[in-house]
Amino acid sequence: MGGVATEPTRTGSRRRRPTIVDVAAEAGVSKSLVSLALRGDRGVSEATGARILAAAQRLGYRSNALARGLVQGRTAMLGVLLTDLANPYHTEVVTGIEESADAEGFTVLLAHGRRDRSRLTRQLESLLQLNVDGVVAVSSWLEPGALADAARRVPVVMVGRPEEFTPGVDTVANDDRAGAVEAVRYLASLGHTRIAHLSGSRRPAARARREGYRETMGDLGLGTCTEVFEFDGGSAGRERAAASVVASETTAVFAVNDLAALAALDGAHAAGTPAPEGLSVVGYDNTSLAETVRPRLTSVDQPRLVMGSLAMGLLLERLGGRTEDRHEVLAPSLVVRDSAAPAP
Amino acid sequence: MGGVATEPTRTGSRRRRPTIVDVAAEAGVSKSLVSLALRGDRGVSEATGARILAAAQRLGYRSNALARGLVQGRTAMLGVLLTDLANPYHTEVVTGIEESADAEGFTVLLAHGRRDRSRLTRQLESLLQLNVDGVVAVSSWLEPGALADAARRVPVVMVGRPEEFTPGVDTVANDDRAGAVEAVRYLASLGHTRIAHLSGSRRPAARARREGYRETMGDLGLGTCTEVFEFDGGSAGRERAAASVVASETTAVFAVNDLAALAALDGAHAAGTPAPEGLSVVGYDNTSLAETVRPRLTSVDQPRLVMGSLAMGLLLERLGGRTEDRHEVLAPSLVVRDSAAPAP
DNA sequence: AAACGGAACTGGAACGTTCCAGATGCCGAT
DNA sequence: ATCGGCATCTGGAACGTTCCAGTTCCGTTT
Repeated sequence: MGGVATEPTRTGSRRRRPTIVDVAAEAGVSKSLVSLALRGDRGVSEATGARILAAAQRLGYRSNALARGLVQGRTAMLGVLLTDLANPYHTEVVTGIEESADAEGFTVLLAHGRRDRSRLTRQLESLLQLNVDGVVAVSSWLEPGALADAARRVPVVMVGRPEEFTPGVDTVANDDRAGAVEAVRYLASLGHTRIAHLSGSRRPAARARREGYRETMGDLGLGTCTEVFEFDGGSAGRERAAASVVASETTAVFAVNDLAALAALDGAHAAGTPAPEGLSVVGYDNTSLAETVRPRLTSVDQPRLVMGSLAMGLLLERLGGRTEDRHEVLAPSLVVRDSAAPAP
Repeated sequence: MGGVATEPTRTGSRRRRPTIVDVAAEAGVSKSLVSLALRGDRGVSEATGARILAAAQRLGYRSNALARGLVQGRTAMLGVLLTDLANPYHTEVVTGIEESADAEGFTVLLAHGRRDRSRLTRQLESLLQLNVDGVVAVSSWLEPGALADAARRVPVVMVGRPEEFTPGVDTVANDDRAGAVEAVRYLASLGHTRIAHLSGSRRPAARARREGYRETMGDLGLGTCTEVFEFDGGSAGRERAAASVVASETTAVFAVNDLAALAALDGAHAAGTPAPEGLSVVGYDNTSLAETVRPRLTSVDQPRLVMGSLAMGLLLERLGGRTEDRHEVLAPSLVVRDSAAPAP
């Protein structure tokens, strides 16, 4: 009956997308009723509902999320912003967020900053223009101004440890200091005293780990053995610093992350004193690297899936009306593998 | 002047989002002119343009992509569908797509299937409901029906080698057979004759690599040494198969991908005959694993960034009106590192 | 017979843009 | 004075939904 329905399907060229009005005409009812039927409202009689569904099927009708979002003022979409797709730590947090979002009926839109701060900001802007109902930033990198601005419009949760808190933005982070304490105490328990720290960047997370290291060395009466090897820049700086560690009289090293730990493993191997006997190494983040590398890396694990779903939970609370800021800190845990051995 | 502007900013609670009409009132012009001014139309006098921009700034105006998309019928958004965020091969292709999309002024929306075929289909559906202008599937996994349906509405490009081609869907893939040929010839050039193949899955890509292996062994007169070790399931199967390879009299192995190659490296190490002297290994995909692992893995590289931008190019051609299907195949190249040595 | 109530359905107004067909005002040419 | 043409600006109609306030119909109660 409907004009559109009988139009032949031309493969290769694209037809006009059928609307709710087309379906209404095809089923011989009003557009309002089609809307109700497709959303499963029970004010629609069974027979009519079936007829409408069949008509929609026949026309290949697909609802238009733009129109719906426009009229409803909400979109059931969540924006997730991440710095770097190549970082398994980030992607695993994202997976945690997605699982919870799915369960709550939200569609997740991922936006990727590709390690570029201004691009990250632009992506955030795109998400806001799309009227997402909330934003989770898996990145402590965002321009605080942009973040504060976003928080004025929709709930925003950051996963990570920012330079400083932005009013209106909840955060979820792991306790970097506690993780460092655990790593150092573990090495000490193996009999090591000359425990060095391999550290990069002055970002808050790295700073907290370094402080945890320093503090624990002091607490253990190893204050005089405290030795921090700093690096900056990319892999070159990391490798140079790792080489210095190996050349020193250190027997164990706590690295700021798994990549730095890997550099230490390689350095020790190259020097003919391979880990774990030649050098005990502990990393941080427990990325997939830790399982991959030989010897498998002992590393401090952040509960990423939990962090993701916690972020989602905070967001829902905000949508529910909470206005005071919350900053959740989760306890990390050491995953022991093969990269550390008792001191000689 | 405008009512909305003088309303106090209540931190913690969210204000109504200002619209183009609010800006128009604030600047004392019509909404049409605001629209023109914000889009940089030059039919707007400089003075008025500046006034409008200032008013928009003052109100914190942000355009509504839903409304724009609805009226324009196009959204300048591209949907990118990927199977698995944890797969560095996929994420690097995505990065290639994003770079080209950026350059063309498209916003990329990433949707993540999390290794679940039906979720992947739902994500595709969400993207279509959002009226994206095109879809790139970085996954050869999608239900062909859903894909064909999508292609009827918008241009669709798949990166990967599907079971079979879907009409209306362009594809970009690497030449798996050629990659296998190169890997085997390289091992043969090192003097190896007993070259085994470690293979998993019956997916098209794996099949093509296996065929390339078989064929080349024949061409080199090594047909009698042809030996394929199959595995299936997860890492357990892979490791068992790798152990068989190591236990055999093989001196070299071409693995179907880097993970399988890693299993071979580990197996050789465990057997006291570490690579490369104890066993020469070549992988496929040149993932970040290849650089990470010791010895660093020689592996066949797919030009991922190029594949991404090629996919974007095909999409633009479709948008430009092309209707016949295209299937691009790119040449892979061997990246030589340290995991293969001359035959004993 | 009238009144009521509920189930099933409808028409029009929103939502915030862009697009289109004008309207307005000004300047120089006739 | 009138006209044409240009630059600048405006009002209303779309876009495809949902929402709201009704309307219709029918069976049941008074």
